[in-house]
Amino acid sequence: MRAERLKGHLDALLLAVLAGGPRHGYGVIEALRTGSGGRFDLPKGTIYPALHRLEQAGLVRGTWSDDTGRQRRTYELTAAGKRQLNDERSSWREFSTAVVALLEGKPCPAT
Amino acid sequence: MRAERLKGHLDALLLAVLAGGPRHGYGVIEALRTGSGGRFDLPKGTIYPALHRLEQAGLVRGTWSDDTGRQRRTYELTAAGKRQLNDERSSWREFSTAVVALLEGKPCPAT
DNA sequence: CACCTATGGGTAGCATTACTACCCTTCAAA
DNA sequence: TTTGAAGGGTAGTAATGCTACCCATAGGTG
Repeated sequence: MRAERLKGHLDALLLAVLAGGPRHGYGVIEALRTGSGGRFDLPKGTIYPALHRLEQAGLVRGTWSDDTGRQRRTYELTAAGKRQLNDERSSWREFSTAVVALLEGKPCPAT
Repeated sequence: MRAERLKGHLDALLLAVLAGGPRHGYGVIEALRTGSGGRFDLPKGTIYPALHRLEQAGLVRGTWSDDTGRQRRTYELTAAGKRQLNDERSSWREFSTAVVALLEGKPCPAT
């Protein structure tokens, strides 16, 4: 999977994953991998800054938990994040429709 | 249409448009607009550098024409460009499949 | 004539964003 | 004791689309 394709879509995927319940960073990476059929195997250097961005934007809330004596940060969707996820879904559909029309549609001959 | 979504997919769209026959830059912009149902209305500052990239990569061949006394540059797919377009199409399908699985699929609950 | 608009090509610099390559800790198993 | 996985993090880089400009020609319209 060429990486650049992900640009601009990662936030939507993170929100979608967190819609399944709170997770910490490693869990998010795992959910992306399994949920995509192994197609997205993203490095931590991609996920953590992205989660921080989403938190900064108020779409996600992160809380430190210390259940096993180990510091781990758990992220969950905020109300704004859920709304954003809906927007992202319809935005994806529109984008996808346009791309498919151009990629798979019959060629429009030049004048 | 949020712009960042386009990142990493523009080259594929350009190749797809040029598969309909040679065009100059303005024609490419127009074809992207009409072919996408008005969803992609991309500025020249996006298209021209991208076409130059594709030319540099040997996927597209540009030739100056002077039919109406006006200098215009016409681009057409090379053989490598046609091959690349096929790759881009299957790559898009794979990417799209993965995104849809995550965005629309049933949430995978955290452990 | 002067001005505006569309067509047509181009570039410099900016902002965003994902990635590589690192640093750190804790814990279990070999 | 050492190795590996789990877990969190950052600095710097590369790619790339966009904004804001530059240029020219042509055809209308005030």
